[in-house]
Amino acid sequence: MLDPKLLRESPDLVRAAIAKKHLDADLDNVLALDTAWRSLLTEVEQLRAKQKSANTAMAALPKGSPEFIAKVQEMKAVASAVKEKEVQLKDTETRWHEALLSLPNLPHATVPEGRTPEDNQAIAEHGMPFTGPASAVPHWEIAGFDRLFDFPRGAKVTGAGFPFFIGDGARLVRALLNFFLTENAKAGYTEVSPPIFVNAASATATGQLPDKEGQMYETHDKLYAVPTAEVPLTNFYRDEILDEAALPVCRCAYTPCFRREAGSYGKDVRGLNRVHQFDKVELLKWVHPETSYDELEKLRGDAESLLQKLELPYRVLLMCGGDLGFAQAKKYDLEVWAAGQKRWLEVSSCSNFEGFQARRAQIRFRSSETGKPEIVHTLNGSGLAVPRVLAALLENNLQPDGRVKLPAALVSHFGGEYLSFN
RNA sequence: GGUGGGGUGGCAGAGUGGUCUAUCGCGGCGGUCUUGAAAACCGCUGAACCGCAAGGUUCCGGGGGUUCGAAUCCCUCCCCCACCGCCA
Repeated sequence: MLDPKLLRESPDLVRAAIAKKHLDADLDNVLALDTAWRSLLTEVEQLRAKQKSANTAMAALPKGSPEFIAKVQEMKAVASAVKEKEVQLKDTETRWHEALLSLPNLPHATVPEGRTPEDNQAIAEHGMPFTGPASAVPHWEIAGFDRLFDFPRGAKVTGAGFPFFIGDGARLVRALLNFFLTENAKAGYTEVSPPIFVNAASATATGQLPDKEGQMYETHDKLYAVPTAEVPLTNFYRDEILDEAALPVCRCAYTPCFRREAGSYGKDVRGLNRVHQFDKVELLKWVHPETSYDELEKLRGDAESLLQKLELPYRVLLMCGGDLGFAQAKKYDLEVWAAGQKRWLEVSSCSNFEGFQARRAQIRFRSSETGKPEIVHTLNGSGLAVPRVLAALLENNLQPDGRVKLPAALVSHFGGEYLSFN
């Protein structure tokens, strides 16, 4: 959510910023509702003040006296006026709030102009050009792939996009998660194991609701299976005021992630590229607003170091305004090179949300300067998503003997140097 | 799932229809005293919104209702605790 005061005082600035994201936003509607709300609020408050002073006077009068009875009669009109205005106020407030929730976050000044993914800026590359095995094939074409990654049986048991991981496949998933969590702990992130279902209030705070409920799995009890650990992690401090001295708070969490991915199709969804349930470790920070862009660079560095230790070639994209997403102010994507598919796969997305989520979630800190609560900034990034990292490892490291040689960093976690499809 | 007890400011805990502007205490901050500290004493100490300001209004788990007036009465939902049932 945007700061209503910013919107009220600098609507043109907000309008220009939203235009950079190439999103539609009915600012005039929000502003009109804001004005109407404030005027109704004043009316209601004046009527209430009248009630309160009458109340004080009546408390001093004898209960059945003529003066008392006259006062009751007089105040009946005020009471009904209050009731009527309060309904209007509440209604206007609800519509104003909904309209505010529909406004996207504003992009940071350093976000490049652009409309489509082609306009994103590749700002760094590592390990390229990659000279992998000449025989590299897409991972789903590797001999024996189905023995370790069983999609048909997953489809039978649950549905398309819910694969089984078997033997070395399952072991490698566990090794990767263990590697990610261990490295992130070394980098200063406290490990958390959160609930993997969240309520509507939590999904609203991080921006999944309203409007994006179709992308999540919803239970009979109106709980949502988490699309990312970002949701339960961020909501940990919902409606709380933190100690300024405690900032930044850095945490990481492994969860399975559930995405309905309605509308996806084509080559994107082959093999491990895009599934409905996948494992991911998420990095999350609550920071002082003054430091949030420095923290974004550190976050990106932490995610990058994981790829470097895995010896995977990758590039860093700075997302343009049009490809930024609803809630982000600035975002970097990390993409690994998959030598078999000869394409980039996104394995991490590192974003600064500034106060957008924190304002929805009412996560604040007490400023030592003013003594007043202020909104924190939140950042998060994957560190990392398992299936696509796995896909790249399979494609890039396949040996002539049909085994996959694992990077040194994984060997102790995996318990061996090679993954075998037999 | 069943029965019972609860949800009041950072904590604790009064208040059961009208100066509630929510008591008292603890904690915290400041001051007096002190070489310094402790103790004692004094003062201050929740959040949100509207307003240029003066000031005003709201918040006693959430929502709704009754009333001239609700922390207090009614309805409903949520959550917590205890015991029982079930159970990895």
